[in-house]
Amino acid sequence: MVSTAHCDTCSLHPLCLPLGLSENDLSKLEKIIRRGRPIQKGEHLFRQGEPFQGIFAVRTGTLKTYTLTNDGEEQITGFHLASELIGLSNFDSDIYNSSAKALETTNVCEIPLDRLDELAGELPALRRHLLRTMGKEIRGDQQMMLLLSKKSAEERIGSFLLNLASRFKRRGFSDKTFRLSMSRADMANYLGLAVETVSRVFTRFQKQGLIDITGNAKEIAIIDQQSLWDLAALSESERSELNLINIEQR
Amino acid sequence: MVSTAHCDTCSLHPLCLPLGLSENDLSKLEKIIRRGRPIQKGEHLFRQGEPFQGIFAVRTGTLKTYTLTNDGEEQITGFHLASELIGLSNFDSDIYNSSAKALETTNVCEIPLDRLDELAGELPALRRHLLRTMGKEIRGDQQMMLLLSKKSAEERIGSFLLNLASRFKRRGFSDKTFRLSMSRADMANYLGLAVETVSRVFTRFQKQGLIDITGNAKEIAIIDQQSLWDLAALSESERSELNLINIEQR
DNA sequence: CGTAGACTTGACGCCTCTCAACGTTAGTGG
DNA sequence: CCACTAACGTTGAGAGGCGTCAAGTCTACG
Repeated sequence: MVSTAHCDTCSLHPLCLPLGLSENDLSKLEKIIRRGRPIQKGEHLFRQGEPFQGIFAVRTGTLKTYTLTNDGEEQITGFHLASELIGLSNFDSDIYNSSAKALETTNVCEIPLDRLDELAGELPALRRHLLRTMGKEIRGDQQMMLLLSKKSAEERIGSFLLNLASRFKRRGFSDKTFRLSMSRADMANYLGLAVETVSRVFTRFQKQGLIDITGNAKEIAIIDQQSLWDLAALSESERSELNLINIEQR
Repeated sequence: MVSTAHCDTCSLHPLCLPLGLSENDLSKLEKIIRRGRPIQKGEHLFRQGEPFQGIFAVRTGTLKTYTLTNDGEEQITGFHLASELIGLSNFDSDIYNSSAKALETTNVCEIPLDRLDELAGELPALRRHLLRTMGKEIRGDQQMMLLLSKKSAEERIGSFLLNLASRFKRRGFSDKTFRLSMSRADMANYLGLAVETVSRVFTRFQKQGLIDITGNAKEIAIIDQQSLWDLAALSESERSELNLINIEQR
């Protein structure tokens, strides 16, 4: 049920944790990595409050991570595709402070915490990669803060779709056609919108010929990527053209 | 102009980077830390795009960090008090991807990147502390995402004030009376609100007897901390009491 | 084939933004 | 020491985007 990994033959090698490691270092890393059984859709990889034992790398599938607010509501903190690391935000605690749930059948590699710590001392490349990855996550979260605090519903959803597209592209998939493994409710939660708003913006985008959504509302095709880019990045300034004075004052 | 540090006599010792280091380890850390001249209000510690040479610990004063959006607008990513580390989100890059500006006269300790990397290999405690600190930052950002995506203006400002209060308390200052070193515009920017909204909420809080603001609008006194807590954490559920059905569906 | 959950669509109202004007503070130079 | 001014902060009026509520449609699964 649990087997050691073979990073050298894994197709995610160039994106994942082993990035930048020598062959010798890599074999050390492989020894501590464990692969468990697949996680089914809806199953938890870990739950908020459980002891923090290790971080995970997604091999196939998609997960969402989320925390619970004081009111018991769910706040989604991220969607995680193949090769992405989960659990990095837990280093300051001995329990998981978020939950991770599979959005479809998913395989992960587990990297036990204690072994990782030792290895980080031995391998400078691994250590730097860890810090880099966490730095990237902080920057991503800050981009998200920007999105949530300054962008309109259309800009948020446009950015979200383009972000997904570019992540799929990096993984060798099409950035024009892909499957949205999360529900509308999950998107809305993540983007700080109401489900109804997400739905409305999707249909608006479709009417404008920016995207195309097939039958089950899961498959999406990006038709006019350029317009989406313009909309996601620049409609703030478009709006600003109407009140230049106000902008210049800031 | 540049002198080495003396962490052992620094009052921030128990909060800052040296946390958990032995005396021997500490002296190694001290050797690489540099103190420069004070930074005046409005001056930059570093600017977005400059080469990433090191991280900083705040000794006295306050800084804000911010990034520039596509439109050239400023997005504030955080306010930093004494003992807090700045620059951690840059590990994946060779340039600073944000700017840091002093909100008042400020002193910092600089930790050069290359030396820090070496030392992180030698000292497991330092290594773990770094990871922990970054983990904490990620969690903080995720709390911020929650605030921005789900909370009302009153909740945001209430949370913000309580957050500041608790950080002051940890540093041995009063959590009842303190100085807001940032402008209303900075607060508004950080919290994703308009300046006018911030101003209005402040006066509303004052009328309700929650806070008191003296003359220059910088000094604030927390009068009714409990009510602020209730408001910041629970007004979501207060509002929910009016439409219970909807909550239960989620 | 039927039901539950996911998604869509429409009507309505409120919170917050925008715009505009005014008051206040701090820093400058006469 | 005071007048002047620019930056900062406050207050009010109006408008619009998005959330809420409600009802209907579609899809998946037993």
